[in-house]
Amino acid sequence: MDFNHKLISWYSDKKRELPWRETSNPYYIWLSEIILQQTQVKQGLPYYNAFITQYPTIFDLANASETSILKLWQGLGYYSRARNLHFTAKHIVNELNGKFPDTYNDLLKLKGVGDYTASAIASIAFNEVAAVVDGNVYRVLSRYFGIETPINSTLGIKEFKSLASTLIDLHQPATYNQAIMEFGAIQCKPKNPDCSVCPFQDSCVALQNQMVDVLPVKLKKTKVTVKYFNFLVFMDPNKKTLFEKRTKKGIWQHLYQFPLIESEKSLTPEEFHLLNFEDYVLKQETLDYSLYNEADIVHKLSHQHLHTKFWIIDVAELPEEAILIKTLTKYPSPVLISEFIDNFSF
DNA sequence: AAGGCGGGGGG
DNA sequence: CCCCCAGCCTT
Repeated sequence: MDFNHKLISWYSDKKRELPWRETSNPYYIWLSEIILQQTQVKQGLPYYNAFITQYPTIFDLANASETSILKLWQGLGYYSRARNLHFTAKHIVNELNGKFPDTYNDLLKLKGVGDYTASAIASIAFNEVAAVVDGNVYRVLSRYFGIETPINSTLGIKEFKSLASTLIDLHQPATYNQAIMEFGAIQCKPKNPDCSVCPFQDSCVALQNQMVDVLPVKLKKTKVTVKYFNFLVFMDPNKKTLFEKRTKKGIWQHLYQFPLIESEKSLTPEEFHLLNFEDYVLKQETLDYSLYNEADIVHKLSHQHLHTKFWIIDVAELPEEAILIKTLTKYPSPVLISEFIDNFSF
């Protein structure tokens, strides 16, 4: 029995039942693939269900506001996925007459759709022979064939895509693609896979050369930078506060937060007192403030560690754009902020 | 070619 | 503490 047949046999026996496997609607397939980019099934599943409930068709998604889509996406991370999701829904509805692109080449033109996602939608929704290469596929192929080329090098990306394209089952590309990814997720796991129950024990190069734990090879790690965030939680007598949309390029674009002052180090109350708040409130002799968290809250992103302090500031008057504190949770915000809102007793 | 972009979970 | 996850975009 060859690689394909063993793999698909394993899949028909062990696969999980997942909602996006019960449909061939390209809108649902696309939605699931965007949600699952760099995201485990367990984490993405509730978001998928929420999205198809709130936006049953691509027209519903196209007609929604970006803010409401980001709110539903809140907590999932990589928020450009949600912004591109909205952009592409509008594009398909308004420019493509609501007809979902149905080939790899046309899917690849969509914003937020790269080689992997175009291949996944083309094969799963339209049965096109297009090989997917995700983190699971890299791992399965590098181990099974004993390939030591770094998976994130230019050569490795080409090499694994090429190999995957020679392996894909020409008669059932949808099943084959999902099978190899599921196999990587459930059996050929990153850490401590149970090779004693693997159907490829007698043919896996990595297993026979005791290289399972060193494959796949991956180049370098991202260096982490440390930042110091001071969030200004204003409170006025009308139970209002300031909450702003992040418009600049970096993290959390288009999400909302309390006014932020970044500092070179963690500030003491004395140092904080010397800051200038004239951007937010009228100059006052005495500013009545307190510190929510004595020790920094350290919020860890992939390549930034955010040492954070929340400063509670009572003021007599706030600018026009202040919003009611009880409406804070209607806005999409980073987990760091939403957890503060949930925990602080306003 | 390299770096930026989240948050959760596992070992 | 580290690495990984149904990757993509920008520079």
